[in-house]
Amino acid sequence: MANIRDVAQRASVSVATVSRTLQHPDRVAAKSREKVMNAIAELGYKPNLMAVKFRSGKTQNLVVLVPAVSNVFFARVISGMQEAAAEHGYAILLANTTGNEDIEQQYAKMVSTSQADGLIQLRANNPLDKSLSNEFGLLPMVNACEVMQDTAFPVVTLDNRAAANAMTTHLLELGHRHIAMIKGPQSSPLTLERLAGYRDALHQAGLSVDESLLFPGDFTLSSGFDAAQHILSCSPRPTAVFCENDETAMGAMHAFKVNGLRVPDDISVAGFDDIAFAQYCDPPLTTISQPAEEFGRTAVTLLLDVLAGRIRKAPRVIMPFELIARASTGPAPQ
Amino acid sequence: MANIRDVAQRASVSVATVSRTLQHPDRVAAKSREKVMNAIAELGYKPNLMAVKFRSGKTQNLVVLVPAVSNVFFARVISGMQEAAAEHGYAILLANTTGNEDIEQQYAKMVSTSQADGLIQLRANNPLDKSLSNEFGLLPMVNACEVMQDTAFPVVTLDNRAAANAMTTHLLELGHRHIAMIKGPQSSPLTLERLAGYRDALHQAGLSVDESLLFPGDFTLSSGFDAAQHILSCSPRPTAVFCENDETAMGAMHAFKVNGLRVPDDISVAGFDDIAFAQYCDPPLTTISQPAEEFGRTAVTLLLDVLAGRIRKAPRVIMPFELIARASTGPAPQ
DNA sequence: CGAATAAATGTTAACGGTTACATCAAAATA
DNA sequence: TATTTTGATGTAACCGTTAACATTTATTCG
Repeated sequence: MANIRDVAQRASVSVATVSRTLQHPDRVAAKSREKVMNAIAELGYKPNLMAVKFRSGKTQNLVVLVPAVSNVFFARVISGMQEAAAEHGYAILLANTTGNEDIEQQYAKMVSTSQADGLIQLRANNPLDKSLSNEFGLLPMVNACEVMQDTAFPVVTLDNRAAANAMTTHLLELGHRHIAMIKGPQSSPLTLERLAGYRDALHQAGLSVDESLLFPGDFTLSSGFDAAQHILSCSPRPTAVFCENDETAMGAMHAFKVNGLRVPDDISVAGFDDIAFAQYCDPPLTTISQPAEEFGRTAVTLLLDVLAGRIRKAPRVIMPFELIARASTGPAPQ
Repeated sequence: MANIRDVAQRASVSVATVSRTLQHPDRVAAKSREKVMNAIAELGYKPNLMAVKFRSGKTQNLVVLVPAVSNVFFARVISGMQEAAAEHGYAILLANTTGNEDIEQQYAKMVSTSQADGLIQLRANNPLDKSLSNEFGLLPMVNACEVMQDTAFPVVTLDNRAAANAMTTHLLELGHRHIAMIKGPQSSPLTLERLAGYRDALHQAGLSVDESLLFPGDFTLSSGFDAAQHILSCSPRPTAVFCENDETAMGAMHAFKVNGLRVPDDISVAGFDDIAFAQYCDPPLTTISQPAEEFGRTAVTLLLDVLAGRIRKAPRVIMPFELIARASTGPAPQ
């Protein structure tokens, strides 16, 4: 590959003039500029950006840790990030962590090893966060979607508690009194928040929480399917199920139908996220809509603010949610 | 940030010894090694990998161009890539191109500007391919999933024509004679291949192709929904629809149900890809299963072979497919 | 014990850009 | 014309690491 010295030689100028032609064209005479441009074209010269980044200490890369790129909601968030990053000349290095801490660490290290300028985490992860602080303070990181309660990092999130409360209240208003819940991954703060919202709503309605109606799940279709099987054997059988995401809800809905129940006549099902499939399943899913792409855009913007030193105190950006009532929820059966 | 010279000074050795301690520990005396390791720990030294990569000319990065990360099939392919790449110490730089050629070019340039070692394209794209050849030959690139017919690049693909033939034959065997098809994006070779397979099957059965039964689509749920509306107004109405991917099929199925048709009693629907949702929708979708993760793994392996110069002639790896018959297809109504 | 050999360590030049500073020529001013 | 100012260009140091080569130190053997 031709380098800047080859170009300089061919154009009979110094390397500085070549560099200036590319960086500050106005600081070089028109005829030198032309000679340089010709030489560049003739040699097919492309600056080695690795060298530029090394020299400048800025990589223009952002690492994004995603628990599962196959999660449709995350996929939308990533799209938003990619857009916002591209607008500012940054590239996204995507890490599909699958919850694996080794992978998380491997990619998180890209920041401390100067391969990336900053980090966005789509999942609250305490151990990782701890190891990311050093004597100079915290690494440039933003925590999005699923966030930690007390973190020094900027955060962009949803009021999951309020959203879960709204959905549970929706079910209560439809007359449901036995509302099961299929939770998200154990350790996740997001799960706890949504669970808290569910409890809040029941308490506000003067009802107590039946702990036996809380079922474990992990955001996958199959975990929703499995949890639903357990729900079917409850007695009395719940008349509604609130799932912590849409995949789980669709898995559960399928299990109910396989077992001969009608949704929502026999049992109502509600989800969370409003993925594209939610409005195309049968029946269309009542769910909470989140501005996924906007989440991504905001997270990137926030991180760039951090990198530019434009932020003094870590902000918490709360994105709006909307309850989308579709056909999967209906009045409680008599 | 502490650099290698700081460590050398602190350990009272030369930079070479520090470097050797990290690269070839066996070539340095045990007691020096210990001094160095202590100094590294005390200073919290982390090698600047940007410098390493610049020096070595190897970035250990692979760029992957994906039309849409939100496509569930692609998400699985990406997972496979990430795994295989990580095993070999490579990172994936993911580009969500959304079919935008500027974005494709931007990311593809990362190879020629030494920011990445190689490129994987999940979509056949002739214009891009053309610009990727230079006087030294072709860029290190692998074309996966959707591939060009006559390309000099290694390719990992499916026999889409045979798979579409198999699915169409399946529908023919169920007695269907009016089989509509919802196609993929216009320009895509994959669309043409699957269409060819559909034609083959009809011809083999001694039937002619009714061009009015071919409907445009773009792999999204909504395009399937829209196409289905048109299918409903055909007369006679087709008794089966073969969709070029599962999202399209699910969108179409939803449209049929909204319009009071029963699947498969009134109309059969078949998809392609076997995404997770396919077995959890109602009715579960008959589709073609592709080893998505294996696609990703293979593409990465192939690219690493290219980079290592282990490949003489561009191979075409054909992955196996399987027809998964579920409940969305049934005998043709009388 | 001294020479030959092996092992450990040090010195330094790359890698490909950017940019502060030096230099030089031309234009402007006295 | 001599002097200053301005603009264009060149020289070389620097970013952090690696590794070829030089040098020193330890070990083996005659």
